[in-house]
Amino acid sequence: MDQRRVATELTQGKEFAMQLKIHLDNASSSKELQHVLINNILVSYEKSLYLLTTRGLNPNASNNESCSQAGTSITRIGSQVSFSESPCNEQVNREFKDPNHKRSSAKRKSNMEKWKNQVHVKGDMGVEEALDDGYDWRKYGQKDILGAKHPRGYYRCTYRQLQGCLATKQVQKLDKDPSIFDITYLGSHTCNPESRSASTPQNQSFQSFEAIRPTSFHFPSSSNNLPMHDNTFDRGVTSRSTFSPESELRVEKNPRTVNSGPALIDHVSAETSTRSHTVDVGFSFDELEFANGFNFDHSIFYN
DNA sequence: AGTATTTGACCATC
DNA sequence: GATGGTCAAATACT
Repeated sequence: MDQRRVATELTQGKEFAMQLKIHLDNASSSKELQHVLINNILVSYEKSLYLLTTRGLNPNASNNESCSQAGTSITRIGSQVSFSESPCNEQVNREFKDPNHKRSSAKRKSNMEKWKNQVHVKGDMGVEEALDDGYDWRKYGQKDILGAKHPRGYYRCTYRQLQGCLATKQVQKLDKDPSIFDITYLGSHTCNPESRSASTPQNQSFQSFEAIRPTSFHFPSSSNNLPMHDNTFDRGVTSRSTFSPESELRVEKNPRTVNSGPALIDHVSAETSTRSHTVDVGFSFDELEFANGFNFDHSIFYN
């Protein structure tokens, strides 16, 4: 199945490149959008390379395997992607199991793998689908950040309890452009799709993530004259997460929603609470167990 | 009733 | 003391 994922990633990368080409020819195209597209192209290649080099297209490749190859399995592309050493998940798991670690701090997490993604939104699709990266997240906090107009939302993997998955992410709107979301991922997922499906009764109808994973990826048309096939995403599933003016970010995931289609899609998108238009980019770290230490610093794009 | 989200409080770090 | 990250009780939702 990884082979198919590689093909999907490369196809996405090609789509992003096509969009970028159009935007580059368009004098009125925003720089930020171009950066987001470049970012997504790079990520698509990173994911493909990761699948090829680290996992070797081996569907049985495990997280431990990634751990043993920490910092060495991803080929650096250009100067935009940086990698750093980081501890194996074993360390993270020890922390999880240790009752004395009831409260983890930002400092302790600093050793976890960390990478960022910025999602530019222009979509009329629900916010629920928007920040969906293929994983099930549960919001556990929100905080006003000094100097930031919008609060930061804190999410952890839904399967933290069941599988001890310590992956977390932080989502925050950019001050300068509320249609762009800064997403910081901390730690890689140690849960896996199969187990996830089996872990919760409501997910038992999903025997295989790959079976429902869309193979084609249609970009919706938008005001940016993107080369879209149609106005829909070819996806059979959806999760729900919505932004509301009151809470800024609200993620809804309930058994019924999951039952009608889990959050196992192949892109990230978002929408603002005040505008409603179609997403123009997609990206996710879905199913991507980056080697520990992978640090994708997108800030370089926004100097 | 079970599950997810909200939000004030707590804790670690700087 | 200020700040960011997390906890957990209260609340909302399905």
